[in-house]
Amino acid sequence: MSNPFETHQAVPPALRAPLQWVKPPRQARSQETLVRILDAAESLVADKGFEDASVAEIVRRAESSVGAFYSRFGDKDTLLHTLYERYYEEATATADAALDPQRWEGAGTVDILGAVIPFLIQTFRDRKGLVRAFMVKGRSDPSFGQREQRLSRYVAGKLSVLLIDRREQISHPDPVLATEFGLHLIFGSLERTVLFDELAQAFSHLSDADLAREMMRAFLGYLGCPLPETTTQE
Amino acid sequence: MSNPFETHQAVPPALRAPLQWVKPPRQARSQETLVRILDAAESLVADKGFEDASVAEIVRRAESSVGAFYSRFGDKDTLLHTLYERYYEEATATADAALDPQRWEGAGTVDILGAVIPFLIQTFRDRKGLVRAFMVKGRSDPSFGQREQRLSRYVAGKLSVLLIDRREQISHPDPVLATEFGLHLIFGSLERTVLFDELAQAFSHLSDADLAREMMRAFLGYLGCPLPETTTQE
DNA sequence: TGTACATCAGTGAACGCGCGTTCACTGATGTAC
DNA sequence: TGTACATCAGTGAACGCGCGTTCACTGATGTAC
Repeated sequence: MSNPFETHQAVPPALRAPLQWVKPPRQARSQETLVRILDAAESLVADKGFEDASVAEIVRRAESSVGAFYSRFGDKDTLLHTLYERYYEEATATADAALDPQRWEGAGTVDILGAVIPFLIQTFRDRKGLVRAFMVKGRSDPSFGQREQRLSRYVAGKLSVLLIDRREQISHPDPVLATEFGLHLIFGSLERTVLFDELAQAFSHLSDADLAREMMRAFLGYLGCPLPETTTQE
Repeated sequence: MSNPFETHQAVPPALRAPLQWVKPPRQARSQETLVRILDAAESLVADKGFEDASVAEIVRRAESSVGAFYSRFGDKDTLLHTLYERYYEEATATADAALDPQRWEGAGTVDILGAVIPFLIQTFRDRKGLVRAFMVKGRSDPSFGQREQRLSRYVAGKLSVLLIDRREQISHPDPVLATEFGLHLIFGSLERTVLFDELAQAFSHLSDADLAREMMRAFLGYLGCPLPETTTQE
């Protein structure tokens, strides 16, 4: 235990592999700073949008400094990319678990949508500020926009698989197209309704449950599935 | 003709009313400057977005000057509001003509949508840059966002009237809600697809005609109208 | 018709604010002998 | 164990760029007498 080299030699090579754990104290401290900055940035960006969240204010909230910021991120845009990557990892992991085909064995289209659509609405609401910031940025900066589309495509892709497995319930002549386009309608609606409150006045009487019901009705109607009352198969 | 006062006195009061025509030369010249600035701004904003179109570049293209600009508009934001108002007037006039109930007497839901949806797609494509600029601004500036929603609400309102007149073709239990929410889906799709190319890769094989057909199928499917082949009533 | 004056429309250099970014410096932690 | 040195992590005042906005000024057009 006195000679670190001997200790290292005694450990099998495979267990030594992740080099970043060899010097934990330092790395951990700077890692913590990074996380603090990301957390502060995320809440500030969610509150005020990306443009209105200045670097100075972010590092103040993170109890860090501009210098520390720029030693981690080359520029301010990189911050938003990093926030997006972090969000993307969370979201895809959630989608992987929630949309695993095994999980839905024996379930019908209606069961799946009945669970997934309310969950999407809830998620968009919960992360509204952040997702809105990603979208605003994506719509003025094409390179960010492209990256940003990865997520909805990923989720839509996972969901497509489930629905295509049940294509015998779909009467639309092109089930693959119908599934993709139908999801595009749903995401468009989520963006307008939840993210940008564009129906706040017109649809103020609609609860999230009502919204989910209408989205589902639209989706099923377009696919040509029978509606809930006559479809649930359990 | 020599004494301007006598000339004025001879003209009946009603015809003298619009005071702005009493001094045409001057007014006309400054009006032309204003129009030149608006036109230059519109094309530049459509090309580069509002933020990236600097006042200096706009007045250069308009062969005017910053001073002239600020004698017309209090600040840069007022320019975008003015562009929006101009666009709004054009669009509502078009909608008034195109969606006049008399024009569609005897026509079915399918006829109306079959004409309106392709027209909306075409319009969004033609004015893509400008409309995109309005939306980007509206999504970071709430006060602009509110004004901006007026237009889609206006068009949706006009179209709703036509569809509600044909409610016997709608099997959705709440035809008013269905009409509004269905149009919301259509506009969401137009924004995503046409304005922001968010399906450029995924749906690149879809022509505008295909897009229109799927939008229509979704809309009719949701309302619970019979699909085209069996519905056209002429 | 001519002269003097007033107002309108427009000009563009200069200003200044906000905010991203840099950089000379400090303190803490690790390494060599 | 102690001393000297190297590197890592962080600090924050100062810089500078871009762009919206101002303002002292010019020229053109209209009005008075």
